[in-house]
Amino acid sequence: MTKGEETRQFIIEKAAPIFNTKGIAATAMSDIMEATKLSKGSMYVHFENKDVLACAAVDHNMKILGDKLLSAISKSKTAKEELYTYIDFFSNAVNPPLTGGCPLLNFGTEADDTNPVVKEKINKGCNANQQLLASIISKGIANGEFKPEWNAEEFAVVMFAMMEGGHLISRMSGSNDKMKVIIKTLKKIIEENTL
Amino acid sequence: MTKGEETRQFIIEKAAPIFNTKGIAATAMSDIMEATKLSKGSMYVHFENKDVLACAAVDHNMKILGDKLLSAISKSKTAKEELYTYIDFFSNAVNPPLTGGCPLLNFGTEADDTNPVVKEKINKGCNANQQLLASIISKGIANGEFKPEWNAEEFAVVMFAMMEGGHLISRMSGSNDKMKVIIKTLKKIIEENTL
DNA sequence: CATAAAAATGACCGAACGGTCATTAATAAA
DNA sequence: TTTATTAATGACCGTTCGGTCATTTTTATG
Repeated sequence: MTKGEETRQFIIEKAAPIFNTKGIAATAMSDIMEATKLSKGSMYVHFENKDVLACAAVDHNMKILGDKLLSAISKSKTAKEELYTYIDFFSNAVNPPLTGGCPLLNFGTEADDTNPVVKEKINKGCNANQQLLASIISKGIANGEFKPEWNAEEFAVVMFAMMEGGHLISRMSGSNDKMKVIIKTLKKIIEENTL
Repeated sequence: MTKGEETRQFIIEKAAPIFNTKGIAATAMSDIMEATKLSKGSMYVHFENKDVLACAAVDHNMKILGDKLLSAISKSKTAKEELYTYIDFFSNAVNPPLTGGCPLLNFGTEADDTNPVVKEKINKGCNANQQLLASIISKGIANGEFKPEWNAEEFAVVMFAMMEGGHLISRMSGSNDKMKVIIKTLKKIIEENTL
């Protein structure tokens, strides 16, 4: 990695949590300058404008979170364990695995009517999550862990929606109490579909 | 209502959908000036600063949506019908009942780490929705519509989370398809708890 | 109709914004 | 070690931001 590539990566890593916390519009280039202790000119050597940096930060946030999630899931042995790991991974919305909380929720709502590029990134992230869940369930059905009649795709949609909704509720209330209700409900459904 | 109160209300009504669509940080006072065809000085006669206007817009968005929702629900006869009406009311996230989509989702994620005043407003809005759902279920249990063992508070949390999560998914994808899955699942659960 | 109060105006302000660029410093290859 | 390339700097630019205020216009009351 050249010096330039290193600096570019360094800026992204410092910028990502700021964008995820304050939002794209509310984050100024001066915020990134302060966090990186780099000059303004240096920022524009590596990113042609704020939008490009914001997009890179969105990508980075999703990648970091995805990597952490997959790493946690990979330690699980059974499909049921994998679902439980997914749930537990996102169980603490007050102190979330990624600074600023869920980037799909944060960037998705901001980009919705204003930034089609970011919006599509988030859409892909949502789909990736649902596909991951659906594939785990399908695998569990195939190896005899889960009931064959369980609809993997439909439950994946429902589960993902419940986790995101629960995340919102918990962030607003500053408490994980209601997330616990959601987790309990999800685990009960998984249990009911376990053979 | 005096002329001043009328103008103040007029500004709020014009500003509310803009804030709900673009977000608070990304909405400039000049946007409101353009929408109202009023001068900048006039805005500051009625609102001491942008934050106060934004708060008023948040309140207005929640009130309008709440009023519409309660009006729809009031036309229902049974508790089950009321739950169905709630679901159907929010079923079209691509063309939502409020311009810009769900204000709880929009303002909640933006205010989370930046605006404690708005955050608390949204938290109250979330709780109000859950309490409405819980009270409908409790009423249905009391009048023999629903199974007595149905946990009203817990299902209210789950249902609200699913609707918000479904809203996010649908907005990102630009399609109501996955919201339909969520609605189907919710209605099935309601059916299972109907006597 | 006179007049005091309230509302509306738009020029103006300083600050902060995103972005540029000539210059300097550091890097890496010959 | 020389030298061409790349990275980093910070002063500077035009624009837009939220907000102010003296002035004018409109409203409402006696």
